[in-house]
Amino acid sequence: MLGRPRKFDENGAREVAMQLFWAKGYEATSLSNLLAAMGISKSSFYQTFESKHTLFEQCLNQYRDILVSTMSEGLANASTPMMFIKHALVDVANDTNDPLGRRGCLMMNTASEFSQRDSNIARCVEAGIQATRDIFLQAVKAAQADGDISSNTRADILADYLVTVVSGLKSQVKAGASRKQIINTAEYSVRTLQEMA
Amino acid sequence: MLGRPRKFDENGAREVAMQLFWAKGYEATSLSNLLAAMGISKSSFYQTFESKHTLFEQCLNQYRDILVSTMSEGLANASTPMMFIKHALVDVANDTNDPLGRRGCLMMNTASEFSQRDSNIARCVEAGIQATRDIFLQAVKAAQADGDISSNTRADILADYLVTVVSGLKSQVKAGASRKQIINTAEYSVRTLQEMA
DNA sequence: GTAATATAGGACCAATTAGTCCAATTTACA
DNA sequence: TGTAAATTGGACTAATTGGTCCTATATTAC
Repeated sequence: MLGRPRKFDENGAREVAMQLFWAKGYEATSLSNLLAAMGISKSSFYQTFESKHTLFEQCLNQYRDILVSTMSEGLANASTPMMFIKHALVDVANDTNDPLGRRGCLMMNTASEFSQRDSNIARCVEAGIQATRDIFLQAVKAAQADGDISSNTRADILADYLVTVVSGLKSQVKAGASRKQIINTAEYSVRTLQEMA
Repeated sequence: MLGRPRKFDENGAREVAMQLFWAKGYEATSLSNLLAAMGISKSSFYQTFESKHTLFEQCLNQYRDILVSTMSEGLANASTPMMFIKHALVDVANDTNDPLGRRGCLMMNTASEFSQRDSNIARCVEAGIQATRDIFLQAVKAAQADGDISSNTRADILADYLVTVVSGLKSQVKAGASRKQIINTAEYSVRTLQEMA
């Protein structure tokens, strides 16, 4: 190992950047915002992260990895797969009280902001959604095996349905819905899964 | 009437601007983009519309008005309220083939882009969502009266559910979902309304 | 000590942004 | 014909953007 070692924590700095991008979006997060929040100089920034765009892609990947592992653990640790699904929907209501603001989901925000203009980003977003869909798919299949969800509807359709409802709920949070509205909608969606023949 | 009359059609120009904002978002739509698309000079622009931000608010209101009246007519002309609801969801699948791109919904896009930073815009978005929610509410109540939807769940909860599903579907379109996925999810959502006890 | 690297800071750049202002011209109506 | 208003086009601002480059300094391993 030659030369002076890096003083700041690269992953920590990336995490800070991710939080910023998440809260404000890509364009609205300026380089100066990033430098201030990350606490490094412009020189260090470009030496370490190459460009704003590159850093953003890394943040997006990191967000996806955290999301996927959080969901996987949630499923693994849940009392039942059905309870995991229920929490995945109902817990969105907590986003209404997030002290960091109503940030939605970084992947969906990104899809909205510029997945149409950047095919790299688009692929990244699609991969992320696919990953969460797969976890829901596992959960649905397990819940069907448990008899908590009817097997009359194909599991993959229900997985897409769950992805859609969650992203709808997150959208509604950003748009100003109340905590109670989110809970009601989430609980109703869960009931549909449980009670559909 | 004094002086030279306006040559371009103000409403037409606003409509063009709205389409641009819808496709690209507020920040990503530059003044030069607007001038080129609207076919007027910078001078005329500022004389007529005051500022980019003012124009955007007008576009947002116009979008809401069109959306609301389109939905109202759709409900009025539908064979049954239930069929209106079904179309409102399933027809989102057509957005996957929109030659103008996967634009989502201008109001939800705006909520995502900067309703958190601009309280004026936030109010505008909330009013728009409220208006569409009200139409769904009417439709649900009517469908409940028809017996197409069970009355065991409060109509306002179902209305919020529909708003959530539609915005989720629009999000998924922007994120790259296939036409078939959207149709499946939409049809499943409709089935839940029909078959829930 | 020296090589190698990281650091901060600042100068600098080219491009773009929204917006203002002015001058010249055009079009209407009275 | 004169007046009021709309038109274009261009000059111009002040600010910001992401990004490059250079210098000086600090920190490590060998």
